[in-house]
Amino acid sequence: MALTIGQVANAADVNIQTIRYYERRGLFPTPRRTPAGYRQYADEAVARLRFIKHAQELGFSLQEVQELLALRVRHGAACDVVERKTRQKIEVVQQRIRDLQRMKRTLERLAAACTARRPTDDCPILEVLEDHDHISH
Amino acid sequence: MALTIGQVANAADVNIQTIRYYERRGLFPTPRRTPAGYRQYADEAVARLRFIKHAQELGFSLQEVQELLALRVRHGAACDVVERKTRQKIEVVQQRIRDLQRMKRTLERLAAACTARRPTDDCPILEVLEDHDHISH
DNA sequence: ATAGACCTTGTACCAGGGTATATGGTCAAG
DNA sequence: CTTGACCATATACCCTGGTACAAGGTCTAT
Repeated sequence: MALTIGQVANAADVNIQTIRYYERRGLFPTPRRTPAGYRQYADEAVARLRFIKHAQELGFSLQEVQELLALRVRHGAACDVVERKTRQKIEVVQQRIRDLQRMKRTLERLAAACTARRPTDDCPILEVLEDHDHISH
Repeated sequence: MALTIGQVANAADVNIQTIRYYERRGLFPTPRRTPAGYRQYADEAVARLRFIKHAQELGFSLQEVQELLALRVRHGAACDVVERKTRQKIEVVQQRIRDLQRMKRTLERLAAACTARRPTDDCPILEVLEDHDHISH
């Protein structure tokens, strides 16, 4: 049931060094060790790695990923804190979605202009993208 | 009408060094120079910088931004190439949006569990996020 | 008991995306 | 005609997120 670091790395398709790096960074809990000092992981570790990688692809920094991972629902006390943090994250994600949608619309307009092949000889993306200038952040 | 590098940097709120760096990287065309060697920019340069910054925030690398900027509608010939690349970018953006929406829903579930005071005691975000494991890329 | 594949720590290096600093030229105002 | 705010190049440094390498311990199979 316990996995070695190599097995975890392999299953999640990341470098062994990366796992140790995450451990140093605090994204990974320090695992139990065998008497010989080998790290021992549960299957959960693989899911955690995949989650980290996935969140990174979505543009979250390791710091942000760490905060995401810290969100857990536990008994009473810290519950409202967690909820507040979670809702903040939702806002961040929502804003990112909006920005990407705007970017997508812009790209679509570009593609459309291209299809219509107006011989507007000198029509750089820049012109099409002009409304990126007044994006709210 | 011609702007100095400092004016451009100021207007787009980036470091002067960054503009020169982009020039070296090929993201910025080499500008005309005054007899004294000062770079001269048109207003367009500011829009270009803002576009770069924005695209970066959306998770595009400078390499990708460069590709985006290279997508220009020129006289006929390259037009379908441009369109194809643009549609590829749209696909990437679309997938990213879908993934973020999934993440958002997950976070919303987490927040809801929190509100309901359903203290799923030892429920790390990983469990909640289980469906991240089989995302298609 | 020895090879080979694994694990350990430590240190060093890499790429991407800048930012800072040193040294010197330019230009407008007083 | 000098001072301050700009510009130029060149070089060095910074942070993030890893990856590689060295020196050595462990474990399994033969």
